[in-house]
Amino acid sequence: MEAVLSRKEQIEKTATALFKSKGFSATSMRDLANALGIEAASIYSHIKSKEEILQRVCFNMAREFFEAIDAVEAKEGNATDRLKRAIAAHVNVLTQNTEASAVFLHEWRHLSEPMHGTYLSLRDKYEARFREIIRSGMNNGEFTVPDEKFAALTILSSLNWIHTWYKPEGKMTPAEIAHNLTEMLLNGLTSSKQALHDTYSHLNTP
Amino acid sequence: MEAVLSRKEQIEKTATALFKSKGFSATSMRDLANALGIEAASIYSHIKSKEEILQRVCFNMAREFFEAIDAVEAKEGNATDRLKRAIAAHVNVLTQNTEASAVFLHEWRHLSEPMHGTYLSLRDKYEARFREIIRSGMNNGEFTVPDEKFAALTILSSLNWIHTWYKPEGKMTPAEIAHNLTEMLLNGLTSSKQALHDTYSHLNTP
DNA sequence: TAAATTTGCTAACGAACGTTAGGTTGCTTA
DNA sequence: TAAGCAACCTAACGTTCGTTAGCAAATTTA
Repeated sequence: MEAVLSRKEQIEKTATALFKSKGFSATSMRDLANALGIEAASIYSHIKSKEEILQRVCFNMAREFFEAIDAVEAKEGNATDRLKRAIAAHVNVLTQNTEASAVFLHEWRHLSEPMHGTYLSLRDKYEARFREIIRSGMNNGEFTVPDEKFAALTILSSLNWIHTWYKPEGKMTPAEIAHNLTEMLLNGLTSSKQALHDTYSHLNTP
Repeated sequence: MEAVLSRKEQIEKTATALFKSKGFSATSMRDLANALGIEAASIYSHIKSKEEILQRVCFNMAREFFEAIDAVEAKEGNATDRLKRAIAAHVNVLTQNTEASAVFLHEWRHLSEPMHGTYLSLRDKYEARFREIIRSGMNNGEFTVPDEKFAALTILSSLNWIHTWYKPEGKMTPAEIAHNLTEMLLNGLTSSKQALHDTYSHLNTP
C-alpha cells in the first residue's frame, strides 16, 4: 500500500534526497525543480522558501526521534534494558528514514535563527535522555564508564553513522544492526568477558 | 614557537575554519576575503580556485591519517595492542587538527572528479587498515565481533565525532580521550567483565 | 454549474556567485 | 640600482541564485 503524497510532500521528499547527496547550499531550487519535472518558480505555489523545506525535514525527524525514545521509556526496565531498547528505537528511526536522517544530522546548521537554536536545544534534550539512562546504570552498578556524557556521545555517534552505509536491501536488517551495535557497545570487542562468563558461570548456580 | 605561515597557508587556514562552520558551498570567496581583510580577487594571486583549497585540506589530512596508521603498524604487537595504538593515533590527528578534520570528514563530497573518487578510495584503504587489525584479532581469539566491517565502521564513527565537541582547553586531553574510547570500545559499558575478572582471577594463578 | 483550489507556466527582479584582466605598490635579490 | 616577485587593488565578466508577479489551465468542491 503506497502512501499518496501531496505535492508538497513530494517536493519535500525529492528535496531531502538532493539535500542528502549534494548538501543544502549546493542544491539549487532549479535542481529541485528539474528533479520534479517542473519550473523552479512553480515550487513556490507549495512552499514559502527553500529553508522551509529544511525546517520541515529537520523538525519532523526530531519529532520521530523523540516519539521513539518516549515509547522506550514508557516501559519499565533496568538501565541495560532501557539502553538496548533506546538503541533499537534510534536505529529504527534512522533506517526507516535514511535520507531525512542524513539531512537532520548534517544540514541543520543552515537553519537560521531562531530555528538553529531550537534545533540545538532539542538535540541536547535528546542526548540528555541517553545520558540519564547511562547515569542510572552507573549508579546501580550495571555500567562502568569513565564519563557519562562521553559515553552518551560515543554511543550516539556510532548510531548516527549508520545512514552513510545502510541500504534496505543490504544483508543486515535494522533489528540485526541494533543487536550487533548493542553487543559491541555493551560488551566491547574483547572476547574475554564471554569466555570468563562461560568458564566460571557454574560457580554462580544457586 | 609560532610557525610562520605563508600567505597561501594563511588563506588555507582561514578557509578551513569557514568551511567547517558554514560548509564549503555556503562559504563565498568574499566571505573568505573578508575574514582575511582583503578583496576576493586578491585571493587568486595565491590559489587557482576555491576547490583547490578544499583539495589541499582534504588530501593533507588524508596524508596525516595514513602517516599515523603507518607508524602504528611499524611496531609489532597483538591485535589489541595495535588497535589501541591505532585509536590513539587517530585521536591525535583529529585533536591536533580539529577544523581540518571536520572539513576532511564532511566537505569531501564537494570535490569534483577525479579527486572525489580518489578520496573515496583512500578512505576505503584507511578503513581496511582497521578491518585488518580487527580480523587478525578475531582469528586469534582476541576479539569476538559479529562482523569485521561493521566493527571497523562503528569504531571509526565513534572517533570521528570527536571533532564536534573537542576543545583543546577542555578537561580531557587527547590521551585521556583515546584511553576512555579504547576502554569503552574494547570492554563495553557493562561492569560485569572487570567484576568477573576481579572475582575469579585467583582461580587463574599458576 | 459556478466558485474555489491546486498546479503550473513565462518573465523577470536584484543580489550574489566564482573568476579574470590589468594595473600598482613595496620589498627582496642580483 | 635595476629586475623580479609577492601581495593587493579596482573594475568587471557572465552565470547562477532565491524569489516575486501575474496569468492560465485543470481539478475539486459547493
